[in-house]
Amino acid sequence: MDKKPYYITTAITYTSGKPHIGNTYEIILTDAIARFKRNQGYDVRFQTGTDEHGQKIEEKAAAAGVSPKQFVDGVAKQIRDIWDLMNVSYDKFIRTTDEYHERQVQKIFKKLYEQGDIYKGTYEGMYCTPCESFWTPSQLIDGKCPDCGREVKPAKEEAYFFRMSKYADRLLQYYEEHPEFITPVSRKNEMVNNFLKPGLQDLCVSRTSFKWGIPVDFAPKHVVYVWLDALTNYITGLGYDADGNSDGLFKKYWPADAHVIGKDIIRFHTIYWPIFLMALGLPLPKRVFGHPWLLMDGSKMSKSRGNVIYADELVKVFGVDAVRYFVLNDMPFDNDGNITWELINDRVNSDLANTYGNLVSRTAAMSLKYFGGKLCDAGAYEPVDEELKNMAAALYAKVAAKMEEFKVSDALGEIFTFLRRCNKYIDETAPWILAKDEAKHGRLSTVLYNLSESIVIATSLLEPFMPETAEKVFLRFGTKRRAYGDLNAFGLLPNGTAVSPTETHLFERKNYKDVEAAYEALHAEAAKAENTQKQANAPAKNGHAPEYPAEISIDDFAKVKMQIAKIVACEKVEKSDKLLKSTVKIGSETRTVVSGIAKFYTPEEMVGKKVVMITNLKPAKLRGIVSEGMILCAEDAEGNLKLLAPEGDIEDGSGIF
RNA sequence: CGCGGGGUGGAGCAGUUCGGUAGCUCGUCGGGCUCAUAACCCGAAGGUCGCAGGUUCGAAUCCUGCCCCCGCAACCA
Repeated sequence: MDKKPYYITTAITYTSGKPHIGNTYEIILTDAIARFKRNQGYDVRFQTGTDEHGQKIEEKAAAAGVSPKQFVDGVAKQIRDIWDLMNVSYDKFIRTTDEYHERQVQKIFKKLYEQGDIYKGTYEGMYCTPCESFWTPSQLIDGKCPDCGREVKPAKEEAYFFRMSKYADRLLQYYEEHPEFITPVSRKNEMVNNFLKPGLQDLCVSRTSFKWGIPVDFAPKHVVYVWLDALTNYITGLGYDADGNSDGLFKKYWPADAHVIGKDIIRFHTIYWPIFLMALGLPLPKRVFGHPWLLMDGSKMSKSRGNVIYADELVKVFGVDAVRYFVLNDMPFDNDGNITWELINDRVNSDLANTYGNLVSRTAAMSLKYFGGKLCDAGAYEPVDEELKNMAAALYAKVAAKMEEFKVSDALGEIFTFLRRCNKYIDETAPWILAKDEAKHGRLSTVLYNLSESIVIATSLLEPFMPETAEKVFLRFGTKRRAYGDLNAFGLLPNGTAVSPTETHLFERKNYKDVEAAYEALHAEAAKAENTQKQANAPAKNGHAPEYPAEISIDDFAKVKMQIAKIVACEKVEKSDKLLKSTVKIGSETRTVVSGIAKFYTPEEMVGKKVVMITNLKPAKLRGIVSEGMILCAEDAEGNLKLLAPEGDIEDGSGIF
């Protein structure tokens, strides 16, 4: 009998830096689903990889003083190492810098161009020759370049566009015919109302402003838009060929059964990607699941906030399966989840150590103590067994139903409800009392058999979530994972199966104080490593501390013109939460300055203050207002700002040296 | 009025589609048990479901207005 194919992917990870636990969640989630499907008998192909092109990477590489390729090679390895550490069972790891992928993207681009879906258009605007920049009419200041103030002239640059609008109706129809396409459904309306209903704009699918991308082969000045490049990984990874010579893999696995992605990129996967596929004449993926985010103590993880948690740090403290379990269990289906070291510790202690680990421990210990580890269903049944057996036999169906909807956390909940029932069964049957009465040994044996069988069933279902732990349990109970087709039967563990002794616990209970100490040590270590590394590569980047050249000459300093300015009027900039617009007097001159200090000063406080200002800074437009200078502030580590002011009273317009 | 998500016992969440005794896990307190990882089992306390109106026999759930938090966007010269 042929196995049914099942193709599942994660989004490919952008190689701009080391992924944190929030990024890692996606791959663990997808891995759990993929493993579950394999256990259900599907012929699963699980693809993940890295998205390695784009301007941001070009810039990061330049800042690090390496070539873009060297840069992405490093990060891609780092990402893959973390995936491997988390025990991810991907079948294919694709990189958008893979030669096959790049060639196919070029072919696809050409094909779409030749059939008229992509057309050459022009990007029109006002061009400032010295600055080499395009500006829209609304960006201009008095009709001149906002950067340098010089004359601009109308100019146009060629660019390639994709005719999105052509496919909008077909896409809407697909949504209607496939209500499960966008999961959770709550996100569908957002797409329809925000993008499809107002009318799709043609998408600019080439760039000339940077080089690090896949060149358009018939127009080498252009680089393929990163999303067109990235999205196609799902088919190039299967050996899709735009000329029709696709690999057997492609024929077998496309269309994908599921794309698991972050909720922020749903738009690309449910609008652009299906439309690209329609243009290529290919079937659309069956489901796009936009998962929520993992928040660090209620707020988004970010380096500058310093609240980032990495998977490898967590693994050092809790172990791989505990981390997998936590993220899978504590992530709601369509709301953001919360992670803190303390939450993980509580979860691991109560669910994994107490409920599951301890159940395994006490069951194995009694089997060894009373029967030398030999399991045997002696047939001494009592009514109390029924509930346990029925629950065990019904468990698979419940879990499978939840998994079908990707409600992984609910699936785990079902299993743990059953494990708690098992602990209760021990209290109900009180094996230690049965052990005292020679006549009750048949019953005792049956009770321990029932418990062991229950553990094997539950563990078989836990295997996709915690593969290493499951393996340990099977080993201890002298068996292997139960085939999912057999999970609705109770009592398949053969009599005579031997439980083996062990010194170690499945999961150790931990004191939060120890956890705290452990991660503080990790952070200290990481900070140290980062510092020494920074000193090693001279032009250090990264980090949020401002970067300064090692030293400058007095001439450099002389280029900066600073003066005392008096604030004569100040108001909040509309529709902005950070900006204040001040009118300042510098001697006889009056200027307008926009500053990002609204969080720290009210307009009333500002008026009358004398401050330090850079007066020869190139004007810039902020929120539509021209700012002619910069008011200096001091900033502490938390980002709080204080204005710089002269120590005593001094005439505005005074120079600063 | 830029877009979106959220506010439910001490903590983390479910319940809101299609109104009908407010639920789960953890924590706390009391009890039980001793096979087991200070574990496990039983019980209890603790919530006017952000606020104010409205619809209804009845609202966490529907309607209106408001407050607060968080993302995104914008933006930090």
